[in-house]
Amino acid sequence: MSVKTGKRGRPSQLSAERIVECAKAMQVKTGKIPSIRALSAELEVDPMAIYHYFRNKSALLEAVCLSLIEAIHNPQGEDWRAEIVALSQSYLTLLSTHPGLLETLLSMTGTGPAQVFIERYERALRPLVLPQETLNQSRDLLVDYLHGYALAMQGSQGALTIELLDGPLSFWMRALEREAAEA
Amino acid sequence: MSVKTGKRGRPSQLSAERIVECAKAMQVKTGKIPSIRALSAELEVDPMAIYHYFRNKSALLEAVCLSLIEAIHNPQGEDWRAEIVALSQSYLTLLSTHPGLLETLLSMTGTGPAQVFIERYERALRPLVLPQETLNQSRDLLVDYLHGYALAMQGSQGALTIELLDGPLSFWMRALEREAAEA
DNA sequence: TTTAAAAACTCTACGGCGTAGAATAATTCG
DNA sequence: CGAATTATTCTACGCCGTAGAGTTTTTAAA
Repeated sequence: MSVKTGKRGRPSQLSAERIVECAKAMQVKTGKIPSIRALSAELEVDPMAIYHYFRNKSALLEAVCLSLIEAIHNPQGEDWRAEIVALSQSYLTLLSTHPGLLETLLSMTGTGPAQVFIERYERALRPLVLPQETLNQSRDLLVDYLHGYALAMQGSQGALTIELLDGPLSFWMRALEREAAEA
Repeated sequence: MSVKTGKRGRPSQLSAERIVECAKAMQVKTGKIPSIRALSAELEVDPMAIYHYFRNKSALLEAVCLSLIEAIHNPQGEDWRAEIVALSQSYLTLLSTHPGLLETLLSMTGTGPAQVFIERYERALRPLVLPQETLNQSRDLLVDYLHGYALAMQGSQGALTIELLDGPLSFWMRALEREAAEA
């Protein structure tokens, strides 16, 4: 945690980044979150060394989550459908590539991936004129749908694919479109 | 597991039902799934006794899930909106009353709560004339939304309520209504 | 009445987990 | 050289699920 960057003291072979990257790599490779012991073995270090950089395992997992944010599509254009599809797909890909992080992600209070998704969702829908309430309702529906589907994907190993997002998502977009047409 | 009901052998103080009921009660009380050790302590029995009735812990949790099915609303009427609301609310209540069972539930292949929800969903929407594809899309959207929201509820301890289901659900129902009007 | 079979349950133990707390190692500054 | 500072390791505790062998309690056959 509080790692001083001054030159005094024993030099470090480890770093928060190295730990996070290693944890991420192991998770992608094995499909599940590594134990602290397995992680430290991979880093060729004592398990307790991890705790010099992270308060506890949960703090480490939050750091992993934060490092994933950059993989979320950042909408810039005015084609809201295309942006929503790209946004949803990138988010779902992220979630399904890193199973087991969902709980951590949802318990994060600050600027986690979920929060970032919501911000970019709102940016993507800027071209649409809609009452705030409708915007909120559709947002909650979409966000929690994605979380739920990601959970289902990790439950039924491999049977579900990212492509199956398309159907429900197009239903959702039609709905939004009609709401906009009415306003 | 394979519990013979014949009269031979030592009589049993335990039963699969008693174990399941106790596990359920402890889970509702503490908000999390009990360990086998804690469960067996409550039952005043050796931990390994549980394994006479269940192959492993996961099988026990599946049994708990099965016992929850009866709490799911069973639509009989023709007012599809009312039925969907009741169905969704009962399902979400179930999920939020029994946190930690979501993963088990989603990994169940046979007739689990999720499967039953889907059957009753289809029954509820019988009055509506809709293409099968639309029916599937909206179903997946709703089911996974509910799972995602349940997960969010258990993540952010107590901050989210069942009432917050109303907004997204009404958006979803408006969408379905418009799809039906168009057909 | 003894005995064997059967069923229900207990005992002991293993290997895993997260992590607390004390000890040690390696560096820099006075 | 010694003291301070930082990084890392060592040892140990209390959880967890559960394998495998042993024990208790019953019924049915000999």
